[in-house]
Amino acid sequence: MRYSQLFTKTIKEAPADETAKNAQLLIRAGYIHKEMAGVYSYLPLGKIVLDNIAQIVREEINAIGGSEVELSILQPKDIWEKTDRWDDEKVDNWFKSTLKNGTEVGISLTNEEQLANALRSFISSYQDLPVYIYQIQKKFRNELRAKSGLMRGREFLMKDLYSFSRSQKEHDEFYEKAATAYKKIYGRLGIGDITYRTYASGGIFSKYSDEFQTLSDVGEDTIYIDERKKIAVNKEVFNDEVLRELGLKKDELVEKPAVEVGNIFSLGTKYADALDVHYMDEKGSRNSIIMGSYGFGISRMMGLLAEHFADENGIIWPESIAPFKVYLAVFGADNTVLKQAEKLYEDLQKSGVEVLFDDRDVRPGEKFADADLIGCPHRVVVSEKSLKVGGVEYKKRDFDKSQIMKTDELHKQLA
RNA sequence: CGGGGAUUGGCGCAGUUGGCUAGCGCGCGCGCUUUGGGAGCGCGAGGUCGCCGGUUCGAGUCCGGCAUCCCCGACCA
Repeated sequence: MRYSQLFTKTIKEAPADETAKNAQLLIRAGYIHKEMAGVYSYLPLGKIVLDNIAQIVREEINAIGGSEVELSILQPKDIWEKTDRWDDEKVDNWFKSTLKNGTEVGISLTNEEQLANALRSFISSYQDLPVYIYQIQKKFRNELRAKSGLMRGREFLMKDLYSFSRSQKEHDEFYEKAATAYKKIYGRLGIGDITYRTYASGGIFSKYSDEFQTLSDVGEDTIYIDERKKIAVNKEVFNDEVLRELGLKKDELVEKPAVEVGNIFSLGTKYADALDVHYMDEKGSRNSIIMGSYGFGISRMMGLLAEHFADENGIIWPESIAPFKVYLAVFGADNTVLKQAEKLYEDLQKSGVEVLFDDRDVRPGEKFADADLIGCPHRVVVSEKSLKVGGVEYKKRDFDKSQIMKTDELHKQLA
């Protein structure tokens, strides 16, 4: 993409109404636009990053048998009444609206009811199960207090997966598979080393749920980590009895702030039973369906990554999710130089390298500053100076020094 | 929802005990000079000072109410 075609513009000073680093960086670099507290629009660069994160999640969930769907955002009230989650006393962060004819509808904040209910049309036999259904879609939650930029919004992008199993054993096996898939995702996003599977409060059907917590100073959660075992316990369930049960020793644990970047739950038969969805087994008797839900905040992850992968000059995206692999700048308005840059831009694209080509007629300093702020992992400069010494100038975003390369060498470097 | 802070051109800010035509920096447009880490000079465009009401000869400034934003706390099935 050509920089000159970008809809956005970088700004030097962070807006005064944001104090969260992730929001400041993403707004300054032109990734997002704030609409109101806790609600952001994604601009061209931001949309690409969001899609890149979603794609990694999609690939790993598909790999464990997930089927992607897109559920409606408007939801009927009656299914929520069946599970007793419609009342504002029970769930206080609903957005609700009313149709012209007076019918109340809910605006999607999660989808257990909806999906379990839809299952009735398609699941009747043990031969139809298990199924693993997920979507990557906006969620709306009427948070009392949105905060920390993308970390806690009222509208956010989430991957939500729901498993429907025939037995506890079948459920448990998938649950572990999902946990493994999550680990792979964090690895691909570059935060595998600071993300911990964490015991958290479970609910009715299991003592614990599993959260994935990434260490971060902006985290809302406090976790206790056992570095040797690579697991952690959320403060909300932290006590002597729990530690004994989990075989953890208090003096081996380290307390750290963390961000919840995933949460997997066993839901037992509560939802399917409440919505009266069952399956027939081999012997012809009706059985309950066991559910699990597996959340992953895509937009929150974008905020976390921007916050984590950054220095004083801007963002440093991991290659796996960067909007473009390369920031290519051309200096000066000399025709020969411009032609060389254009050619390099085309050649790189032909070989499948995503390039943001800064074709603006602005001074070098501004291009350097924008390159750092936007944070593509590789920077290439074509200039009279570089051509004179035989090539182009290459620098990794997180390196101090650049080097001169011939273009074929550069192609190899970026391959 | 409790507490604290804020709201003045697109962005960041100043504006004294109420007083002339509301300023500055960035950004934007034009011109000239520049051209390797957000250039310099000049000219210029752009603001019903968050909204409603009140006090006053006169309100960005004082008073009341409301809205919005940020932070702390509570909340986060």
